[in-house]
Amino acid sequence: MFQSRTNTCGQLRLSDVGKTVTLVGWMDSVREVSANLAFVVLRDFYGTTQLVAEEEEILKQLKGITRESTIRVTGTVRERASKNPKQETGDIEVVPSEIHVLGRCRYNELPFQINRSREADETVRLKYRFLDLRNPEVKKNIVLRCNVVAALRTSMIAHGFLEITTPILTASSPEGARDYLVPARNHPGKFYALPQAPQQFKQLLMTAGFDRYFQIAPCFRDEDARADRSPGEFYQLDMEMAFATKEDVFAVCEDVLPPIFAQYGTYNIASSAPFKRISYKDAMEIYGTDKPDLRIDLTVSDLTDAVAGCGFEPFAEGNQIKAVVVTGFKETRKFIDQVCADVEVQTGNKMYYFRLDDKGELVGGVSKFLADRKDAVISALQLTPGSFVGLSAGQRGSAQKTAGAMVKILGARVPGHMNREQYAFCWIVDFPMYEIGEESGELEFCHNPFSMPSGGLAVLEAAERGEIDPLTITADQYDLVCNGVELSSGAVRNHDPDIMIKAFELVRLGEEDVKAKFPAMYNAFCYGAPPHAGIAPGVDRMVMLLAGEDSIREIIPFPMNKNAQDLMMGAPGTVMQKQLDELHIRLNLE
RNA sequence: GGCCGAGUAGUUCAGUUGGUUAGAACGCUAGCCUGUCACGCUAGAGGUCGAGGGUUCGAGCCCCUUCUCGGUCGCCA
Repeated sequence: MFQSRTNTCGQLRLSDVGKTVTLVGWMDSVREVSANLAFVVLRDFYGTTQLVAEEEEILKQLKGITRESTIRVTGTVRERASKNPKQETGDIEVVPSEIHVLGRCRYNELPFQINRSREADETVRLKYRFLDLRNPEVKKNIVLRCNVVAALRTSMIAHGFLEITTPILTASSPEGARDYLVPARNHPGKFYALPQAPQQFKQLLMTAGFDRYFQIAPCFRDEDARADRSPGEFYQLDMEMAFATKEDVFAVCEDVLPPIFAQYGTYNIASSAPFKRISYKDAMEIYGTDKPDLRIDLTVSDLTDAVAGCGFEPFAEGNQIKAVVVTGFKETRKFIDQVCADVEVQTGNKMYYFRLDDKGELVGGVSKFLADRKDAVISALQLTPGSFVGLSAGQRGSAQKTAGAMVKILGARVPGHMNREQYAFCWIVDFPMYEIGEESGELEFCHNPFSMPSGGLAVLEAAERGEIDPLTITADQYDLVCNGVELSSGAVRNHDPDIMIKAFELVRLGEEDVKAKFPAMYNAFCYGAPPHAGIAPGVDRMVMLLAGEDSIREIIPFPMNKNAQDLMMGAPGTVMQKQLDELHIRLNLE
């Protein structure tokens, strides 16, 4: 029979001395100081407590217990002869009179040492995630995640939002990411899909008259992973507000997020309302990215005109030249080469550079090509001696993107250009509604077709009449960015069937396409829909930022690997033929 | 799918120009040690150098193929 504990392993203090207690937990480590003195660290969720073994019988019993076994110990609390200020329970120790093994660890050697699991190979960590998570350092990120989710939920409810769950088994959506499909047993040849986001459901909730909705929503997308992007599934703080504008959504986010970031984050400073707003166009021009890290003081300048005709082949006509100036630059050639190499890996584009040395001479890198236009370059960049200039060349977008990578890398590595210890939020606004598709060469939706075009029907009609370029139309859509991480996309939704049809007509689609692609939403909007707007910050990304982790896997309890496999559970796995037969599925394997 | 990086003891890593029996630390096993807390000391066990092929008198190291993992680009309304 399991006998309950009287205390946890993080609880006992000097005031408990003399008490008889029962503790349970994992046998963390054993220090045999002599033949008749040994110390054992007992660990549970709450902390650690030192056991001291002096009696021959207890010592003998301890020898037979493998580390990481769970045990129950009954004994007396005693003041330590030598205290450990680094341990919360370091003033006391427990002298056991009785030890029971509750769950024996059957292995002398573990796949990794628990307290050093973070150093182990990730494949092994994921396979033995239940051991990995025993490490308090690993566990604390999961606890943080729970606290953050609880705080978000509490705050959203306090702001008048209702948490409403939406279906996990739903219909495949024709746009966006690849769906995870689930075969429908009772409907041969038909499939459910796991939702990529509760997008349509939340808009239908608005149409149904729920005023403020939120959900900690699981989202499923069958796309490849990144360090900051879990494959398969992730969670969003999904929210939507009826009769609301962009300003209402911004106000909620600016009210809900900073206090939680400041309280639970690695840094206790977060931007206060209102967050800086940057248009998409400006962000690309000034920061070389649509997710700028505002903690970095470097920006991108244009050098196209100043270097025109300089003779350096990559700077030839037709290419845009972007420059990132770093003042007070004292780094070595080796440092510069490393930055160039990393920028190249990250962007697939070359990075060039030169310096204006302390004497005011152009030196290094591509400087010899610029010697004859030194003054023009210095004036274009307002260069001061002791500056480094990173350069990118190419089509506008590619040159911007490469410069953006330079800003990020140089800002992080050159001292004095990044005020690290804070959470710097900003809104990226005015995203283009349309773009010219790279493959089709024709006008396409830039992001999603649910967003309201700024200016509404009138603007779309003007574009239709050829009075304005459709590429200049912006959507009432916004991204929330924090420290260079895209936390979220949101928009004022297009709730008007006429505007929806017109928006589709500009990309050579029409009413039938709207109806076919979004039947429920289109139908619902024909019955009187409220103007509404929303956003969905990524929970995993937020927790990652707050924990200061570089890998998303560190803040997910049971993460999949890069190839969307759960090594612990063996997913995905094969199934029995009977199961396939029931689902009317015949495999067609190479 | 492309590119970059990695794969050597249970774990983290070193391994020089291709040259004797592949090393270290931690862990594990045994012994010693009466106040440790990253305990200390001594000894020991532990290796298909991811796999396959090639070059060579000789390959952990060079070449080819392949597998796995990570990062990145594509992709992610």
